Amino acid sequence: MSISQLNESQKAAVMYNEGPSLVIAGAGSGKTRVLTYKITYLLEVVGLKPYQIMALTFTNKAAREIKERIAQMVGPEKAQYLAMGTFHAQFSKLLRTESAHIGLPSNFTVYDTADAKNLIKAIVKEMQLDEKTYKPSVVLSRISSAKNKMVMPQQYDDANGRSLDFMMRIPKVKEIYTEYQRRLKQAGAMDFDDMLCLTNQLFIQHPEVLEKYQNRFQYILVDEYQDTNYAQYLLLKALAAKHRRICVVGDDSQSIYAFRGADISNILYFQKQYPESKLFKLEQNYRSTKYLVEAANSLIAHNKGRIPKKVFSENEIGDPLLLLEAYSDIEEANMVAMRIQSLLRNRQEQRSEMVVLYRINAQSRVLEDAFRSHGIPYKIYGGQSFYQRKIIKDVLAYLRLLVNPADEEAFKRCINFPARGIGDTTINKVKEVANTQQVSLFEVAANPLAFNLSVNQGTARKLVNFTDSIKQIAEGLQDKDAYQITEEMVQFSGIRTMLQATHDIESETDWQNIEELLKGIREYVDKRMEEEGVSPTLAEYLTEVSLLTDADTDTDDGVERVTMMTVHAAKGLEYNTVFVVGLEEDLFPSTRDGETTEGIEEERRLLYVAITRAKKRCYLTYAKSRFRNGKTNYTSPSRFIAEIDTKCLSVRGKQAAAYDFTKKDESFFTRGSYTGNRTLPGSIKGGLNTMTRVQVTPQPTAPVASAGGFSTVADVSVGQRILHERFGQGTVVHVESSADGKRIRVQFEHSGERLLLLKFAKIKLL
DNA sequence: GGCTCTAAAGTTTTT
DNA sequence: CTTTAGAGCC
Repeated sequence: MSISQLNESQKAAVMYNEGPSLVIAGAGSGKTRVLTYKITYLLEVVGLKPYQIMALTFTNKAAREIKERIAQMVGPEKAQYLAMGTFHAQFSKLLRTESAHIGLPSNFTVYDTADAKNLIKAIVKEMQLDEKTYKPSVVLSRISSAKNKMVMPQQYDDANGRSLDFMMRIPKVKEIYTEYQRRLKQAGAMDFDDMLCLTNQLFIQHPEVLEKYQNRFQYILVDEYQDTNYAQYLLLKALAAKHRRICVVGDDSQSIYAFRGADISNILYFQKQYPESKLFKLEQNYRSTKYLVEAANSLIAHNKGRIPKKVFSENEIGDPLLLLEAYSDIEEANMVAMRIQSLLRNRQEQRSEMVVLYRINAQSRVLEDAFRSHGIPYKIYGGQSFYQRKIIKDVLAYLRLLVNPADEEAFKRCINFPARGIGDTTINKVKEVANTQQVSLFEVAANPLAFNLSVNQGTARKLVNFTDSIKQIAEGLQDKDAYQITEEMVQFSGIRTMLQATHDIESETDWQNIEELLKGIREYVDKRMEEEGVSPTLAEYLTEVSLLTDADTDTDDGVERVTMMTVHAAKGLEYNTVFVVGLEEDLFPSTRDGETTEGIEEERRLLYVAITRAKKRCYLTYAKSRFRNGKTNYTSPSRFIAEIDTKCLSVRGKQAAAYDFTKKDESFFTRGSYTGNRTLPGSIKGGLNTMTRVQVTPQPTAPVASAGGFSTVADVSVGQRILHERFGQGTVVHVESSADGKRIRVQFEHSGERLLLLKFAKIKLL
């Protein structure tokens, strides 16, 4: 490992490992590099084992990238044992192993936001509350913010957020919250917030479990610490309490998730929390030109209460930001398209190095139109992901039901899809009995007589037929892999017949999507099989899918494309050329956040993030009128434009003033200044390789593995000590024959008990 | 119980 | 403008 590639402050941050440390990493200051080297250093110099290191990131993508880079330095066989991933992914894994302690089955399912809202909606209805007042999204956000603060239903009182409910005229949130939790439990399910919340509860109620993980994780690293919430803070506090070896990396200027419960005070008060902690500041920006860094600095200077730091660049001076004004959103989009074409024509830039950033997804539409008519290939991140599509959710609901029949939301989705004559009336009856008896809907539906369900014989038969077929497919879970099960299920459920019977375009695309899903599952299964010699369970697959984000799926069809996404989605990324569009009041900053100073500060940080994505060029645009919610509104330019140092901002070809970067190079503004805004030649239409929306295909995200002295073996016997390339050391406790050859059960020291197929398992005999 | 038509409402940002 | 939800009809 060549630590000489680091600068002094980076080096210091990497090499200090005796106690807690806070690394304040300015934008583009090589934060990922520090994390990568630090983990490598811990492995190679400090001598920690991979599984003793927990590294938490904000996105799956970040985890994967860092892991890959570490793998390049220490080899994949070590890198893959690292406990690395998002908070949610890591702690859901932990909860699956420890689920017995918290009264949940290990096959619990994860409710996504849509499931959670549906459940809330059902509860509101059952409680006979006004559905207009108690909007599921509002209630869920109240519950979510309570959970982020670790406030359980019993503690949910005036001091803990309930007074706000009264102000909002939704006083019954507490009751809904209580019932919501009961129903989740009844369904053997948890929502996103529970993954953190329940882990905290587990640690509080079972100190011995906490201790186990405290002992295991000798070192904890956290990326993007500025975006952690209180529940995450508590988890880290608990886990690090024993060794106090925790390193958090972040940038208070890039905290943009307060709306989701992120608490910037976590990073601001870290030093008070750990008085013995060391502070490291990474202030040199290696990414951007001087103009870009100065522009970003001048903007963020308007925020109060920041951790003092001075981000600077030793790169080229570059060009000032260019501000462009348009009459309408349509003209704005065309201006961006023309700028892009001009950059391409002049060979200044390639498409893959350009990105258009906007505040809200809805802004992408006009841009898409413009790009299409100009023949610019593009791709969009965000919006509806593959797994959110109705048909895919329906298919996944069946899979969930197979894994966990108690899953209420999955049950409600499946029971009458495809239509089998079981309507709302029946479902409500089933639900009522289930709730009074405190059992799952599935159980009631499977035994209508035993539960005295007041339905006629025909309906009872339909219910039992349905549950029977689910049970029957579920029997296959033992010896079939996720792919086979899904295929069988699509057939058995009647989904396939239903789609193929109708010959409209919708059914056609639905079927294509299902095939796409099947393909994704096949790849996921094969990959895991190849790497671990063990077929992943359906439950594992489902958890993985539920935690996937759009940012995690990246299709590469070889066509170079300009990228479009929200500013939030761009966090952590970099491009040569960045367009930030829609810099208008009530859009950026958004209406909702425009009312409070904290809101404005968050929006300002958001723009800071946007500008600092750029390596070479940044364009800021706004329109004087914008079409929104079916109406054209007149808009005024964002207040943030005026906050950027005029010396860094060029308006329509005229630079406002020369900028003195403290010395020398007087010639810098004679070059690189922008020419006027002349209209570019007409659009090139048709014939080019344009595309509307990149089809997001499911992508297995299992880590890349490779062998290192591991191989498959012909035979083993019970009691044999083995070393598995992923799971580490273990003892064979059982050997049996199956259709796929011999199957062995191994008790691993650090990975629990696993079932492996002998012909695939890459192991060493000890 | 299922389908179709009409009306209303909605647009941050995401694990 | 688009999408979803509800009412009413078959």
